[in-house]
Amino acid sequence: MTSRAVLVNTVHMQQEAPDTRTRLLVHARAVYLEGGAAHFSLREVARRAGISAAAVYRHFDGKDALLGAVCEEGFRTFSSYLLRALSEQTPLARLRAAGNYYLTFALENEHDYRVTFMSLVEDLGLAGGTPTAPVSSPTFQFLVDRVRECVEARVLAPGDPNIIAATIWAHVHGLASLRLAGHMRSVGDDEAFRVFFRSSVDALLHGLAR
Amino acid sequence: MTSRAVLVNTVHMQQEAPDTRTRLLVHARAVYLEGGAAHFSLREVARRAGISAAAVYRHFDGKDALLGAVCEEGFRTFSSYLLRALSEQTPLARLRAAGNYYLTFALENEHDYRVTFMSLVEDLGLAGGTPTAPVSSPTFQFLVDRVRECVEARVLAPGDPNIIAATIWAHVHGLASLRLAGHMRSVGDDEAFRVFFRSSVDALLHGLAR
DNA sequence: GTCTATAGGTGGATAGAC
DNA sequence: GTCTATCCACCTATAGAC
Repeated sequence: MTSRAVLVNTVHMQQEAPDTRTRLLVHARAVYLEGGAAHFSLREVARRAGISAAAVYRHFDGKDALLGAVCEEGFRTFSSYLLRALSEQTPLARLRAAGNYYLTFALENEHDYRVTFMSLVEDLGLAGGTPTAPVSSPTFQFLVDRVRECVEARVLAPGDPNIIAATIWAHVHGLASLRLAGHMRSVGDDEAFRVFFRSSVDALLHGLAR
Repeated sequence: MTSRAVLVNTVHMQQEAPDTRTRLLVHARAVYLEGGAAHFSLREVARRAGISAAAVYRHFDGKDALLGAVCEEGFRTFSSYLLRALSEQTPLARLRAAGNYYLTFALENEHDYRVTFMSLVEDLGLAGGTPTAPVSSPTFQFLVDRVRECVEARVLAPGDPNIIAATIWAHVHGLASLRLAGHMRSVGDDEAFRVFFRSSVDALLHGLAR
């Protein structure tokens, strides 16, 4: 219904004060990052933005719409992490890099990761106006493509790229989510965990190679 | 503070009406299973048990203590699933069975699984009186033992059983949790997913075999 | 667009009578 | 032990004045 705001600031080169809708979005993201979706409160967002709770309804259809807008943002961020893997030179290097950037996203955007991949798909859909359908469709396809080129290059054994990709995704997600939940503290700090992560993924890829 | 109630019913062979504390626990579990920890409400539990919210405080120290008692129960249930794997005859069969029962527990006890392995460790600790410390310690040790005997039997390559077990756990958890979150619907129904699960785990074990 | 005021709901926890 | 009554906190959402 209201989607003009984001473009406004790019029209003039001048630095303008962000409009209320944008400010709401910024504070909404902050609230969301601090407490996750469960503790997300429209009133708290309004408080920080310096307006009344009622005024928020002029910019968003309600709490769910506001939260939905924030989630969309997190989803776009996730894609940007994955895409970095394309700068690698070989299919296998791109696949492994995708895994590493996946972990990087999870560690650097805990709440985003938590809501995107650790909550029920249904709880995400009912939020924004954009029907993101199967949450990971576009990004999962990215992984499928990385797998396919590995199969074609004979560095992975033949098989349905979708099935192989699902296996790899589960492994990578399992490591990342257990880490975020606090179940992998014994491994050490994030850097130590990254080392473990890489060797763990390599073990799986070795099993998938033949 | 009050831990006598559970034993009472075993003293007499007679069937007795469960005492209030036990009834609270039963209803608390129901509320918890329906909405998870996030929507867990002391008032709702009292409502179902047919007593006032205030009366609950005679049996538990408050909401967190009540929720904690429920979580402990779920944790014991989880252990009972894993232990079934011991009836298998070979180390490798026991390891694979442990994985399969792990998935069975997750599919049959969604909320329990969700709270035990998909929420922050901290959120669990502050609940009951029992300090369950590293949530999975005893059961993770079970997996470590299954791995160790596989290493000794030469069906897995040499290595630190704790590290290998963590890799396997992550893989199994990744599959289970993505399934519960709804990200693996394309695989089909639960039975189809079990098939995929087994082949996925086997691929990892193959990679860990050498 | 923003405000205040308000309606109506959730929840946790306590005091004091019985 | 259990109740009622109460207090307090939080929340979503709407109505109507400015």
